Amino acid sequence: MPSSPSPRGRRPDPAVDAKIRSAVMDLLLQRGLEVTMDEVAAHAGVGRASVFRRYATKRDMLLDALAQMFDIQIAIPDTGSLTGDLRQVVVDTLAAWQDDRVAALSRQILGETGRDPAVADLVRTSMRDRMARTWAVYDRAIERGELRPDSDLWLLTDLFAGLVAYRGLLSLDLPDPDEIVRSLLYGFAPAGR
Amino acid sequence: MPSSPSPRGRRPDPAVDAKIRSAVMDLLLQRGLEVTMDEVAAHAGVGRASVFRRYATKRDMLLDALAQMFDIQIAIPDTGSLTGDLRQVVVDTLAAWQDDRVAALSRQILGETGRDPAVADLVRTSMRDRMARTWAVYDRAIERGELRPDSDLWLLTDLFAGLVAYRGLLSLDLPDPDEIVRSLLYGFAPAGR
DNA sequence: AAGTATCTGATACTGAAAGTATCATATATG
DNA sequence: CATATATGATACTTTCAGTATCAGATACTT
Repeated sequence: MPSSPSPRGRRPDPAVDAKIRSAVMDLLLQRGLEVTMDEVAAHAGVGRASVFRRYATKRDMLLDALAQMFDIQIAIPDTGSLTGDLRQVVVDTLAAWQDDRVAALSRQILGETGRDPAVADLVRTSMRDRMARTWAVYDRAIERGELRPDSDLWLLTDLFAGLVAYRGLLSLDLPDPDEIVRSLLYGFAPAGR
Repeated sequence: MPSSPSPRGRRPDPAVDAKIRSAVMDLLLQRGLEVTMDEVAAHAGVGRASVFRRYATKRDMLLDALAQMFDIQIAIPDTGSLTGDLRQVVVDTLAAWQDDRVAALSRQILGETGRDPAVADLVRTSMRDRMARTWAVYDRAIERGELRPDSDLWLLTDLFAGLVAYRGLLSLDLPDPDEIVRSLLYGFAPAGR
């Protein structure tokens, strides 16, 4: 089958695409998910109809923007020890939540997962991808004997992600990175078991 | 100052109060937070105005309903060991999330937390109260030497609450209760540290 | 008993915002 | 040149929260 049925009339203007995309990103960071389509069009300097020609619904527009946002690479630490690597991940994550705008938007996105399964899908997939990319850290740790080989790594990562999400959503302070790492690796029972 | 300035006209009908309250609870479980005020009035068999006379905004109405929901007592286990007590808490919590309607509503409430600070306040306060009520479990455990005396108990409880909230929001399966308890108490490092 | 304030259900109105429709104009294919 | 689609502008439709008004009911005050 022919891949391009040869488009007939005037082609969509890529400049308009770009203007809309960047307006959405801008407004998302400025004012969170509660943005009106008129605002987007106005901020992009573009006709309202052109926005709706690209996205059938506001939800589609936001999903596209969120997918972009999650599509940023994350650094994989290699400090030589699991404690060091984990600490790095924790510190980086906590640092991101320090930015008020990032924190506010993260809260809203997490919140949206509770109402829209498609957002939940997006977040779930993105988080899993991201975490799977740090698997190297755990592989090395198991080789070095710093991690039980039978560890449920998803549980490990989700305990941390969950803590951040939960406290973030409720605007509770996050504890010291070392405290977190220690709890995850050694638990709350007294030393020596 | 006089406590009651003596109300003049017709008094609000307690029966109407009750009908509205129960209609809200009903609809919340049936259809989640996305309920219209007309539906509430209709389902309660009550005039629309009577709803707005009691709650200035829909938000107020929902906050009142949520406060009621959180105001249910939770059993405090005392099995004789921290492992047993914790396991009980975990099992009970996971059981609640098994009910699809409870899960869906919990997701939505957690989600609302990301958009409305008042909801976040309510949830935070309720969760803290509830968890503080289980403090006895940890006091006993510390006495028995099953828990480090310097433990950050909020971190312990929030690691668990966070895991449930995070996986619940994203509709991910929760692990085996024993697995959770073991991770919290002993961590992911190999035995013997 | 009279007077007045407030509740009650019913109904209509206002305003915001998503989504649809239409139009004149611009730009691309054939 | 003919046709098809994009563009911005503008107006319309629908849904829903919140407001306003009304006639009738109820309870307090004098």
